[in-house]
Amino acid sequence: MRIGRLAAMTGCPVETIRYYEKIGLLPHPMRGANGYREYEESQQKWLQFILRSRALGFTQKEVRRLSDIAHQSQPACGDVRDLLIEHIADVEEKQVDLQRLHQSLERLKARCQDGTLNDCPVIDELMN
Amino acid sequence: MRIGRLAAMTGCPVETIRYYEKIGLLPHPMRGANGYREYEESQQKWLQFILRSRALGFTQKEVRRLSDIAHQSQPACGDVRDLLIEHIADVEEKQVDLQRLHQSLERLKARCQDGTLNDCPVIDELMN
DNA sequence: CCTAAAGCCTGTAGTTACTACAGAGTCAAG
DNA sequence: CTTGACTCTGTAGTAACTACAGGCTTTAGG
Repeated sequence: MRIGRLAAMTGCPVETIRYYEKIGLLPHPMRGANGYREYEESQQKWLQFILRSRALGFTQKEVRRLSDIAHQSQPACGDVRDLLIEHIADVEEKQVDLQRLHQSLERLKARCQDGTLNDCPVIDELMN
Repeated sequence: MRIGRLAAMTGCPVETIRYYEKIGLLPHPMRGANGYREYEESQQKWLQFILRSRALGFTQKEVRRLSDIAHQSQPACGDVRDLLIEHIADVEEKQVDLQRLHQSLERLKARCQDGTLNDCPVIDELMN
């Protein structure tokens, strides 16, 4: 399977696949006589693993850790669980941040009334 | 006031102040005979405006727009309100995304039980 | 069989919003 | 008068890609 087909099957852009290879997230595939990358099914799974992990918000560093664990002969499930719990905590923190942000923005918007005031209270508040 | 003092007063790193100047978010300050930047109070307010807007999650582009509006002779409050509403929608979208993410992660974690399973269900799910 | 389009290659630069130097000049205190 | 803190410019690094440029190879149509 060549890179374009892999891209189509996974929904991952060609450039990103090459990028993952370059930074060592994805193993180097075989090369045909023409120099083209040739992928097997195992590498498609590997890529899918990366994509799903990324979709869950894991950073590249975390994906690397996850990937290392996943490709050991005896995957350490406890480690995965630790990473997962850590990551959930991160997400929860972000949720709290966004919550606070949302409140501030709403509070600010409320001061605007219908946007027809002469003096802009939003700018006022940001400035002073 | 020199850059270090401004940095201390606003809590913004020196490098970031210079950076904001370089990209045109902050106006060029006067320069002393030694070439050092000399800030006045109005520029401190300007910087604070930027910092507060950033803290509210506005991008540089949005801050630029906000800033343009804020420094007009007749600030267009309606425009600010529009930007605000747009931004609130963005934040809400992110909140929904995070919510979904959190659910997925929790669901995944639940499959782990106490992390003592032999076969890691998390890796399994990410891979297949 | 030939050609044109599509696909692939490498390598580099751009994106966002900063942060971190390197190397050099300047200023204040002891 | 020297040492340490401050400032200057300019460049490079960060995350996580995306977008070319310039040049091969393959494939489908006529």
